[in-house]
Amino acid sequence: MPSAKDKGAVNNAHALPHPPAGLNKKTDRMPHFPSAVIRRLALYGRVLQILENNRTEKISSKALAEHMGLNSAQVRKDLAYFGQFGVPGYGYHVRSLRANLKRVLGTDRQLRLALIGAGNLGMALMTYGGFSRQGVRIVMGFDVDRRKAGSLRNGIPIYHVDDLEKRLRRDLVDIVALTVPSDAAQPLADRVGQTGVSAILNFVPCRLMAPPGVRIHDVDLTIEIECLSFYIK
Amino acid sequence: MPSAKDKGAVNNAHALPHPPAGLNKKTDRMPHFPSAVIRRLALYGRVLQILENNRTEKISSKALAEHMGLNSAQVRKDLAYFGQFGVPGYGYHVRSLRANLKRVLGTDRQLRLALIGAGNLGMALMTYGGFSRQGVRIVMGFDVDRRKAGSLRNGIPIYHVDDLEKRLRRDLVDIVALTVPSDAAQPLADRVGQTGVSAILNFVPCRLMAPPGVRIHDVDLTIEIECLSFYIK
DNA sequence: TAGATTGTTAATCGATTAACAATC
DNA sequence: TAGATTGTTAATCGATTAACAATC
Repeated sequence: MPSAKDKGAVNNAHALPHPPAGLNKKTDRMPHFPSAVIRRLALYGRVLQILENNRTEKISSKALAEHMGLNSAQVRKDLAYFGQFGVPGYGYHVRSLRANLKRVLGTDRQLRLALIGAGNLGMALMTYGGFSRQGVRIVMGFDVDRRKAGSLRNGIPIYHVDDLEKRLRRDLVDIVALTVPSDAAQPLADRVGQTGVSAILNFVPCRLMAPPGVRIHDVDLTIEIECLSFYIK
Repeated sequence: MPSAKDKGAVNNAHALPHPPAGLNKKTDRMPHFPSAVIRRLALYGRVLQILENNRTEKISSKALAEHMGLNSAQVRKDLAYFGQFGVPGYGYHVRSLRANLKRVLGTDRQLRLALIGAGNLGMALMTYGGFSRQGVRIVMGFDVDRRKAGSLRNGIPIYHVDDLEKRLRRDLVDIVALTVPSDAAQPLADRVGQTGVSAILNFVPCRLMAPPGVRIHDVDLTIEIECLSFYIK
């Protein structure tokens, strides 16, 4: 019997990534939905939006699957996780399916987002229109630069990061997007954890420890680039 | 063009005892590697970089797995896809494993990237330092606005999009990042397909048809937001 | 009704994890 | 040598796909 002694030869530096914190797998009391299914739900939504714009009234799982490059059984199964949205012999009513998916994803209500870090990427996101189309409203930005504090960008107020907790709480922010230098990310994530914010969209290329009750979602361009690099070798 | 068409030969002294797993696919030509494995490779690289900065010389699959929140067998299996990088009874030499992974991913050479669309996101990416750290050099930008053409941004020349094909070919661009309005995306992707560019990093929230020989990689913020929305309901 | 298509169960496929001989 | 840890095969787990009774 291999008595694998847990003997970390690594001196644990503070900057090291870490196993994902907290709730995972089946320890959740909530039913677990594969994250791939959730992502496909969002993608179905995009196809349905186009169909609705085209005045298409109904669609079969087979046709929807073809639009997405999937198997029709997978489409039916994905949708059946969340309800019986189809009609046998008919298919799915585009408009109602779309509305149902919005409800399931929670994109039928508005989310309030704050940006921490008003550098280039942060500023770009403030003027980026794509969020508002998905029901996300950027309600404020933060920066360490006192010259930026007090100004507006695209109508969005920028505050000094000293006021972070106060402002996030007062304006009931749901999501924070982190666009700061790597060193600053973890302390800011910890502070965000004190405020009732539910999720962090992390653009910083480092792994963050999630404060309790906060979901962290990484958007890591450098990792994407590295994957691309492999395939174009 | 990156002439490096060479097989990913294992620079380890040991010969591969077996062809890498995944060979028995429909196309016997190139072995197929799960994209999840490729992504983890990039993430291992990040952990190894930190370890190397900390002067850590060796690491076991178990310790590496813990840093990533994975199973140690998975780490060994992921690495073994591409060669025998470890030493039984010892583990992996951090520096050489990191070098090997860079070679496998192709991040040991410089990639040349052009940005199409010098709007907010495009401009932000031009000043974003994260790419250069991963060996990606942004060599030019394009825009439809003739006032932007001819100018520099962060030392990067911006050309008019009329010159797209000419410039991409002349400067041997490897990757194009698309940060344009949705309507413009597909025609531009088609034009890019004529130039020898190997990959498109698509920031536009719509599904593009890949021109032959071009790999498209979507970075879709609105989909990310919708997934987040589901979990914070 | 006859044809079409759903929701769901069973079969298949692929990816993760456990186990262990090889070996440093 | 004795202990540790690899690479690899076998077992398990989960996700995709096929099949089909239900039903509009």
